[in-house]
Amino acid sequence: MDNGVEQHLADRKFAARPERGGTGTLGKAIAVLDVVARSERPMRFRDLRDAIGQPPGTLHRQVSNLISEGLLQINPDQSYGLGIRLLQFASHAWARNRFREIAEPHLAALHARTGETVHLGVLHDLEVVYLDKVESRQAVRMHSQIGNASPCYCTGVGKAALSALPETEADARIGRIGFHRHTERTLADAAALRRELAEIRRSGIAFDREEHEAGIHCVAASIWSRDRSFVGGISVTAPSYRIAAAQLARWADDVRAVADAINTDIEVRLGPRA
Amino acid sequence: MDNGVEQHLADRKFAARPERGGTGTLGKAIAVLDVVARSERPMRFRDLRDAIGQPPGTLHRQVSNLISEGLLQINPDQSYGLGIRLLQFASHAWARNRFREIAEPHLAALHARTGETVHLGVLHDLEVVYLDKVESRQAVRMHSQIGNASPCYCTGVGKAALSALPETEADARIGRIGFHRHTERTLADAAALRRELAEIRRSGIAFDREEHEAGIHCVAASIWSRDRSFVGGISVTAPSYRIAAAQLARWADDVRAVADAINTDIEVRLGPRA
DNA sequence: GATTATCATTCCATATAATGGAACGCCGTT
DNA sequence: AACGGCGTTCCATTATATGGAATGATAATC
Repeated sequence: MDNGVEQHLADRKFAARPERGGTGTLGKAIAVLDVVARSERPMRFRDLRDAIGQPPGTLHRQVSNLISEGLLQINPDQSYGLGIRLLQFASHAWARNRFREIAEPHLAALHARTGETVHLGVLHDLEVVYLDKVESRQAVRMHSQIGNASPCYCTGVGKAALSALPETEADARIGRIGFHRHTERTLADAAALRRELAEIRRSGIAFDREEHEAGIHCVAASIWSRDRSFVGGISVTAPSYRIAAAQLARWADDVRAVADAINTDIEVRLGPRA
Repeated sequence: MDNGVEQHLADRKFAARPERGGTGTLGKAIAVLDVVARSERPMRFRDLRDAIGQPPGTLHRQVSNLISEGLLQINPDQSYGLGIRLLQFASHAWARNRFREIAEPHLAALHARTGETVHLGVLHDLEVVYLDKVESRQAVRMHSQIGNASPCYCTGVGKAALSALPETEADARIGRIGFHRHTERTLADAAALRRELAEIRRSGIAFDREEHEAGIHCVAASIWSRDRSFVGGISVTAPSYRIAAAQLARWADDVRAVADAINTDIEVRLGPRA
């Protein structure tokens, strides 16, 4: 791999993305969806108005357009929900995602070797979105996980993904994180996260030591596309009462090896030759 | 139920929706997503340009905006795919869909009674989008079905849903269908479909007699919200080599009873009192 | 390996669509 | 019956999207 070229491509990509969030007509519309998606309680018109701060006439038209496109729906009780058209789009987004397709057999192999839950996640701005999951005992239904987003700073996949970014880009994103202490072990400030990332870059392995959810820990490694427009990770997750930290450490080499295999596959199947 | 009020509400809702498809800035952006979602082969910039017919400068900006919102992504091989932000949205859309929540236990009950695959689908313009599924042997992964869209005129759920629309609205939609003969038993013209719908309205039961896929048939019944802003259906699906048509007919009463129970639940839990 | 041709991207004056204040109508409340 | 909060519609103003043309990059051809 030519590191010079790789770095150059990465720079150009990132420069082309002015990191603006929510400008333009489309951005404002998506901001409405985002408010609905992130709200815990049902949102009525007035709630949206308060959250977004648009005048009623403007908001009404935006909502109206979203509804007529099927991206938003209004429930009989006057509260808003995300539209089923999004399900339709997501079905395609998932089924035809190249990285997921490529990773799929590798995830199965990793699960076969460890017997524990295996995740594939991708970094999206400051969050990790889970793209796939392999778990024998599907106690919880798949949908409850795939598509879910978690903070990047307290998940194994998130930290692994950050470590695959050029350092300047990682630093820029870290500067925008609003840290929140999810458990007592959460890395809750930028300095601690930067130290951890340095260690992850060195070892190629990221651990989540109950930093997101108490009682759950994992071991992860990063995957990426050559130009870093895609960075993500894979992980083996387990409850700490059943799997000791030492066992996770023993799986580290397997996780890293599988991540390397995925990276090679990405290079071969999505490279310039394809 | 007061049919006068119900009809009045329905009329007002439908009148407010001018049935325009793809106008406005948002509509044009979503049209791009739709092209990517519906295309069989990978789409590069030129392919999009051909499919959409916008000048290159305009399309470039639209695509660019979609990418910066995470709704679209460009693969390393220059082809476009739907963005993972859509997965994130869909995860919420699914988890918090009121109709799915309400239907869930009823679907489980129907599956327990029949032992066959049970679907919940909702009518979205001319297509049925599957919202949920219960199947014991999950040979095919869930994601391969949920969010998938099928034509309304050749599926049990689709025909059931159409039968729950006010007749004028159903007729309007039928007029816009582009019929395609999927199997030799597909109802491939408006007249045949209208006849079938009359029968479904009378009996409350819709059959798909291998009209969509050869070897697969199902029995369905419709569910709806009071104002008809939501119409959908539930179905029991089975391969015809294993389950005879006569057996499906015997399940018809169960399907209709469960659909009625869901409708009652919708009325109670989403009614004016909530 | 140089030259072309094709495709993608940027730019800017114009056309179009979004904006938001104000006025209206609907419902539930007092 | 009158009030008051909400959601909806309207329209002149403003901001944004548009698309033709020029530029830059990439692949194809000789």
